[in-house]
Amino acid sequence: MEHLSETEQKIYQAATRVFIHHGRDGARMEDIAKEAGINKALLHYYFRSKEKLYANVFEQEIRKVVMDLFQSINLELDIQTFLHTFIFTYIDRLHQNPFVVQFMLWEMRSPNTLIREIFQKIFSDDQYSPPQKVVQKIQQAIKNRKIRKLEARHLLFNIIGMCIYTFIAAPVITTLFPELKVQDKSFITQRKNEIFNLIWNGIKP
Amino acid sequence: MEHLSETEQKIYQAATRVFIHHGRDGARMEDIAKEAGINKALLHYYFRSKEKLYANVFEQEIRKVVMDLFQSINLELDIQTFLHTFIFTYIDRLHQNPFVVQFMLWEMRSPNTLIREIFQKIFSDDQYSPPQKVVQKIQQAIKNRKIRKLEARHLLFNIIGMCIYTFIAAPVITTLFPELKVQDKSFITQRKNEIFNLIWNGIKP
DNA sequence: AGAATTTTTAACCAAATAGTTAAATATATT
DNA sequence: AATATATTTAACTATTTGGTTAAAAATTCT
Repeated sequence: MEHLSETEQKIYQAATRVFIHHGRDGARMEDIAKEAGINKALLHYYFRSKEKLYANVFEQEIRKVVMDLFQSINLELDIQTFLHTFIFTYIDRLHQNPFVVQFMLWEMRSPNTLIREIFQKIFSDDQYSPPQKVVQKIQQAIKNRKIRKLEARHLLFNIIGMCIYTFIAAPVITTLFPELKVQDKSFITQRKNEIFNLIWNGIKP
Repeated sequence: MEHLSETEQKIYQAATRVFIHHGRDGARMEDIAKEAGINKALLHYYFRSKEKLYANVFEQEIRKVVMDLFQSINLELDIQTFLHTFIFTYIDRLHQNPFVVQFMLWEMRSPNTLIREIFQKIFSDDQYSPPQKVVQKIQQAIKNRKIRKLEARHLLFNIIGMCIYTFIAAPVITTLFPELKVQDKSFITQRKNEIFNLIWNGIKP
């Protein structure tokens, strides 16, 4: 993203927080302005409209989602270490930005063609196609009989589903199991271990 | 729910569709009225306010979520059949009402005390505490050495996470893997099998 | 049949919210 | 120093949206 002025960056960061926490429909331009510590008119001076600001934020956050996946992949590792590294790193990165995935999934529900185009553009960039890389790594491991025969894409969905559930369902888990501290590092560490153990025990030859 | 007039039922059903697809903030009273085929003033005549209508809908939908879990549990089965039945039935029920879980998780994010109270009231009813029943069943199986030692609650989170990911991430899966028909029965059947196989292989002694 | 009550509607109001504007201020350029 | 441009603001406008109302119509009751 090209150089932004300090005010633009403040707006961008405030908008990101408000959009992620409230969704597009729940976000108020007045709230974004207050969060940024500026007059509301400046939002339109720099970004023209709520829709443009939102599209801007959505695109940057999708890039972060892709980067989180990308940074969790190390194709040089053997499959067991690969999956271990992927799960542990991915959950760590989700933990640092726990609301963005749910924001993305929620916004992707709407028949907003702009959002769909942004998403497709970012994920279809061949350099940034982490889901495909993970699927290919799994398929290769199956071919080399390092793991049992299975549908690679479904394994990917299963891994991602378990990892993100931790953060998406945090309010529900907290209500049903108040003794579990979903924000604590120990809970997160246990999640990682339970997920990896289930995965590895479930697919090893 | 006590007897409703035909108009009230039409309003309720329309409101459910609009709230579930758009969320509370994205739902418009005018849209609900149009969907119900009535004048907007009737919404207020019967339900007093958007907030009351929303709370009513949220409560009924949470009851459905609880019922879906409840109907997927059969404690008389051995652990392997229990998990198989739970996963297959739960996914079937999610498939029939694929948007409600994401609606619930999204709305549970907001610091809306009314929503939290509704949720807690429904899930804490001892008769309807499906998550606890699943956890207890798993703990008993561990104790009886029917499955390996693990944290029962985390296994529950893993199962639920994989099942609901199918529907929550449908727009994303469709974009990344267009050849996968996420609405097709064959995809759903494969999801069930892959999830169960991963689970059982991952926890059997 | 007439009265009472309930249901429904078109029209309207009040509040919320995105967006705009004229002017002031700050910064950059000549 | 003067001018041009960029940034910022208070105040405002336009539109959206939840909610209200008076009256008509339908239904129920006596």
